Amino acid sequence: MLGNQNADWRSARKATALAAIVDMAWELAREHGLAGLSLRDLARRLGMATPSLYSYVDSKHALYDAMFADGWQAFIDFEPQPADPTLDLATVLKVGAHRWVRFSLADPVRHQLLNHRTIPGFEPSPDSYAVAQAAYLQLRAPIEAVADFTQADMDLLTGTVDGLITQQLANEPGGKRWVGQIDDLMDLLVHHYEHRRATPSRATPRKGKKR
Amino acid sequence: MLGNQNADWRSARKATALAAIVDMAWELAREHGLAGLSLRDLARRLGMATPSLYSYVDSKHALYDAMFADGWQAFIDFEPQPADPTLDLATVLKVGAHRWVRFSLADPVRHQLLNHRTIPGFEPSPDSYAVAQAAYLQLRAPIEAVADFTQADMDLLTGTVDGLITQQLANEPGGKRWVGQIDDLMDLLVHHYEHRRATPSRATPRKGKKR
DNA sequence: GTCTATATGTGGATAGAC
DNA sequence: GTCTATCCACATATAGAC
Repeated sequence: MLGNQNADWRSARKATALAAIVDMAWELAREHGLAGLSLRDLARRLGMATPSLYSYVDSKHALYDAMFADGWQAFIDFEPQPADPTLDLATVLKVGAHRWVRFSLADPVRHQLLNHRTIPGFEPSPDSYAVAQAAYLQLRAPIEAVADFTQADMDLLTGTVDGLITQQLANEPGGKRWVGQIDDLMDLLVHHYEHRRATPSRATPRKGKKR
Repeated sequence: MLGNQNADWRSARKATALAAIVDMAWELAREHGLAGLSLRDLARRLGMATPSLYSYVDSKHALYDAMFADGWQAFIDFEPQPADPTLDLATVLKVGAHRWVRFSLADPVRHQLLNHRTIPGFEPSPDSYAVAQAAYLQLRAPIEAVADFTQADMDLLTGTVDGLITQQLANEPGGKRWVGQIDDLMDLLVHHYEHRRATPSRATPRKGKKR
């Protein structure tokens, strides 16, 4: 009654069935929200019975985990930015940040799953987290080719850029009120970086503010 | 069997029943996540029957709405920062940002509801949104007392600060790897602001970058 | 207002036949 | 692998007694 018994739903896009499941899961998440994803809906859209999903995914959380890995892999494949030691830092940061912005705005739900802890019990598995780590290293590589960025520099970069993206998505989904300031922010971070380099190591990094 | 028929659960904290409901809802949200909140659980913990909740709240979304207003009101009441025209901008920004950080880290779930769009269908009502607006104006007032901050300045401030907070909560809940850079970030924003003021209006704000 | 009782629709998940 | 059947929990809502 529902679906052809020897259905070819696995040819939906890729070779493996799991990939088709994950693709459809993204589609539904975009429609109903990440938390609004339903395994019943998912199975129905794939033309299969709900329990059949459990042959491929152990639980709903496991599905989120597969989506997590898939999303970070998509970032790795998205407009790769080659490391070029001849570029200046500002250019490298701006190119990287704009790539990150385009990727995030293209799929807010994906951005939510990859960057925030929004699903109550969900924590990525070591395997999936490794993909996220690989994406992070790929993002970092072109920067390290032109500057001695510390971990703190990277954290300030990722935190502030993601903050602008998040505010943009939450408050003005279609616009550029926040992400339009990315270039200014990158110039600020470059200034911060170069200012620190110009000031030779002063033991404790005092700021001389206490009046 | 469940609860005393003439229960005094409304004396749980405040005078009104709705306030007690909202308080308990926060408690449960902290335990099971924001999306994991259940009206059954909520009623059970309050010692009342589930349908009785509907005397106070029209739906689950209406409960989220009440929590949204309650959360922003809590921010308004949290360590209010008086406007003082004699302070310098850097100090004002740092005090305000640290206040914002303390408030957010104290309750990650609250931070999630107030700042991100994480509940699929939820949108704050006009009344609740007005409370959020009041909180925003309160946050902005001490800054305007000492500087001519534009909307773009405010957006850059709120976006980047919230970004550091969000990354902190998502990746290292107990630590300060990201929020520890708040002071540096505030100094950067002050530099940005003063640099622009020092550079007289040059019609179109060109950056002279195109080589 | 609050309760019990009840109903429907949805959701994750499992057992067991084929 | 895939199905039917089933279970339990939850959201939502209504009826009617107290």
